[in-house]
Amino acid sequence: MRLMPQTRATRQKEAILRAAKSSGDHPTAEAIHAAVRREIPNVSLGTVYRNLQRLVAEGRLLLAPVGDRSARFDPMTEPHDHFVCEVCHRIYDRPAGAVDLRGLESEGFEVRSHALAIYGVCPACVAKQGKERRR
Amino acid sequence: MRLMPQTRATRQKEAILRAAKSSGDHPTAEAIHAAVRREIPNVSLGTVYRNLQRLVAEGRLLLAPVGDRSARFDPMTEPHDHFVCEVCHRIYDRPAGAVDLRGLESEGFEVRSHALAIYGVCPACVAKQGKERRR
DNA sequence: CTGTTTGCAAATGGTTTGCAATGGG
DNA sequence: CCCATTGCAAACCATTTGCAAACAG
Repeated sequence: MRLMPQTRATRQKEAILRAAKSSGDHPTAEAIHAAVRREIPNVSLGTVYRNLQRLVAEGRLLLAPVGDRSARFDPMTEPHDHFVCEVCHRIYDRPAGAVDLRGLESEGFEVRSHALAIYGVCPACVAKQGKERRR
Repeated sequence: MRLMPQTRATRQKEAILRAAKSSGDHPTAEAIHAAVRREIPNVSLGTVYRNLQRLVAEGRLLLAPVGDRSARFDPMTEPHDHFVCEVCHRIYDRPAGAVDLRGLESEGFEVRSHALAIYGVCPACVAKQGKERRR
């Protein structure tokens, strides 16, 4: 049974989610902070970070794993992949599933490399967990 | 014509590469620093970072894009993908190309999610570059 | 009312950098 | 010899955290 850590709906939290969604992009915490400041001039960066964490935990935002120095938040919450332009640094959402080179190239994207990380449980740990559960 | 930035073969640099390769893993800069210290006790962390950068630039080491807080260096220099165990946090090298779910599952890996970032040039920038070149 | 969330400021932690001394080619 | 590289320490920068006051339910 997994309890969602209880979380309140505050003015700041709503504004932060709204800012992320209306950015039409994959904004950094800084960018979101700047946007929210226009509505609530004294929101602190700490509050922005805390709420972004909560929103990701609640699945209302995703982290775009693009290997950038600062985290990129993604308002598109269905699982999908990303194309990062090495010239203009824009990040494009792409339908999930495999590298999809054909599709990209037929749309005019020039593919140079990719980074794929798969997350899960390795055989050794699957075995170990089986044992634990059996006790 | 691209000149490789000139780089010297120092005792430290060689030891750093050797440490990365013999780790049999995807070590952090810290781990490499600790390993090199056993041979050169007063090597500084700064030197380790500077040489890791150079080694990556020279293609003698890769960065494993596993979305970890600290950078993971990868002695396996042919392009490939990664499986990250969420229980033991071990990182497995995997042959490149597509998500390869069948292969993983038939080997006993339990896949939970994946992160794919594709790098290159977007259509808009391809067009812009074409124009520049034509001048 | 009670306990969560906020703003502020200070702390963290990984990585980078300035500088004088060292050392490779 | 000259200039890249080193060790050291300080600087950086994104993110986190401790705390008392503010606020949601």
